[in-house]
Amino acid sequence: MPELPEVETIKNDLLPWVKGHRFSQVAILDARIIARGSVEDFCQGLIGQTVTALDRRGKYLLFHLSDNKCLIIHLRMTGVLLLDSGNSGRYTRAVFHFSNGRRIVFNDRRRLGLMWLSNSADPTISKLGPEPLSEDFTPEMLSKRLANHQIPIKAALTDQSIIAGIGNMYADEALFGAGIHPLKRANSLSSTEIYTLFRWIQRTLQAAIQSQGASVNTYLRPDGQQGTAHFQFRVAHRGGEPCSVCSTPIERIEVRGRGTYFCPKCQRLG
DNA sequence: CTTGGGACCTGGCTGC
DNA sequence: TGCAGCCAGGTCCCAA
Repeated sequence: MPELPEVETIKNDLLPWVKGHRFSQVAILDARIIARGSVEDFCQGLIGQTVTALDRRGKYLLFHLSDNKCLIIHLRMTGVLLLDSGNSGRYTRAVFHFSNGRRIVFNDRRRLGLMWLSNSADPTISKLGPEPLSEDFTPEMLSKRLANHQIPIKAALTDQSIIAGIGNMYADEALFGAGIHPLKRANSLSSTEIYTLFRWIQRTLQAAIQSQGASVNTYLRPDGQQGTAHFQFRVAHRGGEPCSVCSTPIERIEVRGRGTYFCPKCQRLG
């Protein structure tokens, strides 16, 4: 399930293969993958365009094009982008051919992934909260953005309009590192807790990027390799296992309909 | 405005 | 061995 570190890894891996190269052909095998506009307009708008830059915003991948338009891709749960994959598989939804002979295959088992052609001021992208690893993201900014929300902190961290890029796994990991209970109200954190959480958000995401993402489900890097970030997980998907700090069994609860893992001793509510 | 719940999607797992 | 039913979670939509 691609979150910020996974999309960042994909961006870094794809960059040398697409930057400066031209889309020569585009095949859409499942029309549902196109979120806006027609399949025909999508293909026509892409063919002949050169990729001038590759970027990431939250969990979105942005291919900047020579006509100042932008190809936006979201992989959702099970989407993968594979370089030079062999034959199109059962789950192939789209294939991008480039002028250098390379191709990118978009596979997606659950058909939740989406893409569309936009300009640089896309409404979906502009609604996103700040990038947690950017230089202007500060504990003060985090505090301000949490201030008018009394939802559980776990839900606030995965709300893309509050902070961009954090999903279910990394929210659990950051909260464990900071020793904060996932059900604690977002606007009830002390300034010390805010600062600690800020540090752990950055540390967790940076460590996961170093490990090229977490392959807990179907995530693969464009060359087909797995990431290794999940080996460092201390609570995510570790229900019942002993806490690495205090040996208390990791608990699983549901927060806003999402599986949430935490240590009931290291992360107290009261 | 915020909040919470449901919908979407489908392979894999569990239990009978 | 077959199969029903549940689970995974990112995002959108709608009602309160």
